[in-house]
Amino acid sequence: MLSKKTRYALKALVILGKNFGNAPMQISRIASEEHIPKKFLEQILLDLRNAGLLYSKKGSGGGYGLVKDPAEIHVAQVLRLTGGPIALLPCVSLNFYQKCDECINEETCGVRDVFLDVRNATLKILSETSIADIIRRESLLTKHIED
Amino acid sequence: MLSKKTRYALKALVILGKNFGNAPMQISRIASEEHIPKKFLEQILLDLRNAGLLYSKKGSGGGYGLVKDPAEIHVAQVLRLTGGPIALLPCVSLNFYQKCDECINEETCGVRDVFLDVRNATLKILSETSIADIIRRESLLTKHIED
DNA sequence: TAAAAGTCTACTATTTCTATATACTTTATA
DNA sequence: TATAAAGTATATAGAAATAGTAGACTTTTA
Repeated sequence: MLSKKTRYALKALVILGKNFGNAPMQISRIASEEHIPKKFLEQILLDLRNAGLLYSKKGSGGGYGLVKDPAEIHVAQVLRLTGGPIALLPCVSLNFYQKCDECINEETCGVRDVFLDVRNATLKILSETSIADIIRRESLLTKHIED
Repeated sequence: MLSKKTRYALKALVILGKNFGNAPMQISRIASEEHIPKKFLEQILLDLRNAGLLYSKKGSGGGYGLVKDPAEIHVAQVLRLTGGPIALLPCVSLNFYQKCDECINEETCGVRDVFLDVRNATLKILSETSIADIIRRESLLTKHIED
């Protein structure tokens, strides 16, 4: 399961993606629009900024904005930045690899082999899907419901 | 990430799958062969038994065995039994569904829509893969290394 | 210079996970 | 029939991760 941190990060990036090109948006506005605890969101946005995904502007009229086009930010990247491993087993994680301490021989582990396939399938989707794609999906879903 | 409980359950089912058709196998043997804490494994096997996956035999010469052919036990089923949700978001989980409390409109949530795709891809693999498949993969991997 | 807004660090509470402990029941067999 | 082997059941403890809060500080604009 994704952590709240990761979920909040994605939500924030989506709303910032919709705002891309405009003046920066305040934490408090994002927090209230997306129902995210403000102090928690502060930390998350700071992380995303330090990772180079967001720029920030202090003082009156300040806030946060995307550095890059939403089409160039992928979900897989966000998961990694917010500490959410994509793999379901530590031994098949590319970025958070850890040996399973109970495992006798990783090379021949059938369980691992299955979850390698799962990771590859997941990673394919998440690395091909951008914040812009999420925004596009939202508008498609909204239209569908209006029909 | 899968819990240790789920990982241990899969490991135990694989070793019991290899033993299918023979006399039941003792917890202590499974524990020592797979490097799983014995008392923890007891609980897990009991769960799997209560779920109808295993039979048990008490007393001397007793132990655990698979009720069904390993080809009829699928990884997805094991994950569910051991409390491991397959979905990465509670709102896209079939068996552990929970509303995301920060979410405004689930129907039009783009993040959810992406993770629905991920869940479907994952579920496809895990519901098509059986314990027998895992055993088959292990022998293929072992052969490969011997070459 | 005051208010708005982000920065930074520390702390706490809660929950979940992992593992262990203890007492009990059933079964085989010497 | 006594004993040892083996599973059953429940409770509890310890550890780690997660989620959220607090407070003091800095920068910027008007």
